[in-house]
Amino acid sequence: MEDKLLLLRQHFEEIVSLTDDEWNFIQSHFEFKSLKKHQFLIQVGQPVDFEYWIIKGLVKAYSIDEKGKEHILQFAMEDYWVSDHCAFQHQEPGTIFVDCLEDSEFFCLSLENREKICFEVPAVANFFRIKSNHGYINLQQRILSLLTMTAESRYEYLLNKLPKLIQRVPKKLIASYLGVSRETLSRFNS
Amino acid sequence: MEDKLLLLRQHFEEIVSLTDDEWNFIQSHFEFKSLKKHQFLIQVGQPVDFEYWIIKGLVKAYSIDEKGKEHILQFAMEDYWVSDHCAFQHQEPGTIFVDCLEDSEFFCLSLENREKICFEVPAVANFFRIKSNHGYINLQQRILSLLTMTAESRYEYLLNKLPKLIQRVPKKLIASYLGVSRETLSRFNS
DNA sequence: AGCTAAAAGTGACCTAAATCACTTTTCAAG
DNA sequence: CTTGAAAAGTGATTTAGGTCACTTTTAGCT
Repeated sequence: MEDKLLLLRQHFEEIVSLTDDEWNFIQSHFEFKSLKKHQFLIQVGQPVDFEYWIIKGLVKAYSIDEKGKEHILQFAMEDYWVSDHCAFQHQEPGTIFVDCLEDSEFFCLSLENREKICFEVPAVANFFRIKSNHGYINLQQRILSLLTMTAESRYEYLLNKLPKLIQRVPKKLIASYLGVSRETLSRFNS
Repeated sequence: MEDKLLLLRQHFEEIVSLTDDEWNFIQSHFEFKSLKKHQFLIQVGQPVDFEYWIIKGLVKAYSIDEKGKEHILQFAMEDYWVSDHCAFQHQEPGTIFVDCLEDSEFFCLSLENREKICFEVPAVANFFRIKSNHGYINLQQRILSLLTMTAESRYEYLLNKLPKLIQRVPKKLIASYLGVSRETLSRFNS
């Protein structure tokens, strides 16, 4: 477990510096969790008690529409944060599903603990501020890609941006992430 | 100007509490700017020196594709923040345009000043952290709406969510925001 | 190795929305 | 009040991508 916590510390210290005391205080606010492939981290209608930092593994966050079709909001792997941020923030029942595409391990942070360490250790507030800002920028780019690009060029773009991801994820899920049918995606590329 | 700064202080204090000393320090890091309708706040290729908090007015943030078509990333009005966050964060030339749909006034915050007040006054770090998190959640919902909803239901959704905005903005810009052609939008609703 | 199920590919057909061309309406500026 | 430009509406046509149905390939699992 020490080695895993060290990874998390390194993740924080890529953005902000921490003293050992600060780190000891911070790490005591995380819980460990481990799930097998196909198990759920978050489910629609269930409480969303945590934000999760992924130690290892791969998950998909998605919603299911009236027709039962799955729409992928996010893939998240090692070193990523994932949650149903909306439900988590407002402490409401989950609005999306998050499940494991591979066996995965997480450090879990509750809302109460997050606010506690943010107001106790300013560096943590700055860490999440900067992280959140990066996330915002990424989502803006995804929106622009949905507005401006054809399905095919969104696929090419993703192939360039996250080649590793594509190898770990079935193409039908990539299709769903891109907002395109599996059949159409299969006719691209070549 | 005092009254305008008071509005900004209220905007901060909706999220975090500030002492008068803290506020005086914070406010000294903002600049005032005023633009007429049709003037640019940010242009592609130009430096993006600031993030802007809108005192009054309305702007659109958009990119232009190879065919000269405009794609609207965001509308922003009173009490909103706007910038080319990506270019601003990395201090690179602008990647989008932002221009005024109405005469507008702004408080401008440079990257250097933002980081200064964030690391000097922890409440500010928490303010931006929480704001940024809200922004992230909004963008996630917009992505989900682009993935799961038809153009028509996105329009209805927007009509409900921001009825005020629709009255201030030509429908062809709403169409561009929704990722639909102006002609198609015109055939909805009725 | 053999078997099942999921994933991927492919053809035929369909449809939502884009595009193009033109008309009508609205609005701001002299 | 008039006028020119921008915005909005509308019909005809095209097209990107969806859907359906089926086959082939790949990957887990006893």
